[in-house]
Amino acid sequence: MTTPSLRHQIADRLRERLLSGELNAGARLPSEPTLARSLGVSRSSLRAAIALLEADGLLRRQHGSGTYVTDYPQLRDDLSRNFAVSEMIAATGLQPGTIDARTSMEPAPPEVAAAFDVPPGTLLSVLRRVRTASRRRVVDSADWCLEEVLDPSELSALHDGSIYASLAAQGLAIHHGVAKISPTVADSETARHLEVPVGSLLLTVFQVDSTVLGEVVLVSLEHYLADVFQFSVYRRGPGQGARSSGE
Amino acid sequence: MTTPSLRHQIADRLRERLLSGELNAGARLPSEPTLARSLGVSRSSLRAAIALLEADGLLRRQHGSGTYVTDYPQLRDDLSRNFAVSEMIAATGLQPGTIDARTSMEPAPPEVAAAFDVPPGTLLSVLRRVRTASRRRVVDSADWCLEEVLDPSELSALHDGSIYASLAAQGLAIHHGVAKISPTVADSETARHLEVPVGSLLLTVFQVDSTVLGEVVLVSLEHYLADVFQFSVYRRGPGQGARSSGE
DNA sequence: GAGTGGTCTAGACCACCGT
DNA sequence: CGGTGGTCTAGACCACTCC
Repeated sequence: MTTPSLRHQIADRLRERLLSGELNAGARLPSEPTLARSLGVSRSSLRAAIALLEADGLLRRQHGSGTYVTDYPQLRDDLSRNFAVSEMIAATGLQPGTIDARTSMEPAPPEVAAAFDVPPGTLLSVLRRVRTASRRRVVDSADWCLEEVLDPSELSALHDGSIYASLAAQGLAIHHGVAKISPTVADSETARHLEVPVGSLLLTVFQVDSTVLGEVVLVSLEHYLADVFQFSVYRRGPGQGARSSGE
Repeated sequence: MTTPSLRHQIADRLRERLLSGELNAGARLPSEPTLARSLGVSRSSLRAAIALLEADGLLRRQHGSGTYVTDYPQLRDDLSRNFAVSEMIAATGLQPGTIDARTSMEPAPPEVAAAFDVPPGTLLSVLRRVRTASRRRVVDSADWCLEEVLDPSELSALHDGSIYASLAAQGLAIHHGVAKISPTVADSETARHLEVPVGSLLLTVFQVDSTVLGEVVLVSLEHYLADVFQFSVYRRGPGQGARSSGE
């Protein structure tokens, strides 16, 4: 176990103090030089830690005035942060589950083949599942990956778990994904899987997941029941924007 | 005009070199000490600049190996970056326009009142518009704000423009917004505005925009025609995530 | 003007990747 | 092993806010 960097240790200490209520919402933190001295670290390291907490939305810095404890709750249903379907379900406060899991080798549909940059019709491993929230069927999903990455028998070994952990174990950790979102209505197959009428409102997410090197590892298509889920996105204001955190 | 910080100047110089093709996709940048020396800046400042470009998705750092030029195109339809409806329309390659703009004072619907933290029914300034993409009606929208911020006559002065610029001019620059996304079908009113059949598929975005202090300034409800728009979201991988950029 | 966060520097050492 | 990016420090000065 490698020891986390100092900034993360500091951030964790501060986070505890924030969440424990020692520092109430709206309260102003001690000044950076003061805090740094009292924690026995350099001001730079403290600032790096504060940057982490600010990125998490726990703190807000105001030039010339101070650093304040934010009083806004975290988004529990933030699309850009919650990756796994089970996390999305858990975020609604319900119990995630899986049923009707089936794996197979199937020819790749055009969009999936395009994402992997292989010829259409190439045989890929597929995992089809219905996800449940407190036993109600709420998400119909399919996951594709290359056979040499996960073959169907490996896929079936993790019906109930997340694919991500299994990929990470192979050194293929998912670094990011791009999700395309569109409103749809249930076709007969999805309607049957979810046990809802044909034409029911769905939110469909087509997602392409890649490693840090940009290699496409996993493609998924998820149909969410519209009346169960709430999706939020945090949008940064006009002007320049950043996607990931720096130092 | 205040001079931008050194990191931004460096970032701009590097960005030019990246976009001009002087450094091809996949190319490795000179090492940090080398680059810093050749630019005549400290390594820290250079790293801060690189962090900005990495956040923009132009560069990718790989510990122990080097810093590389990314070869992935920017998302043009990124929900977390494109704020204004007209930007979303422009991102599809079409010509944005506005018709049927009307302003009024109206009692706040419950969700809007909740966002502003005022009693339901409070009179608010409202701007209702239909947005067009190359003359086709594609978005039906409503924007609410407090009367003391923008009254109806001020609102009507900017039918064709963005509200954001006007708010910024009052010192109420929008810092961030939280959008809730849901699939819907057109009711009779929206169907009439967009000249589509009742029941047409829509993607509805309910957004609350705030200043850096967290004051709610603008609330909007936008109905996008599902078959015209493609929305993408960049999702960071499992593990820790950050929302905004630090140093 | 006093105090706050924001930027920049110079130098050191560490963790990781490749050969 | 050498070279890369990652972390940390100490100190200086700047820009902004508030009294």
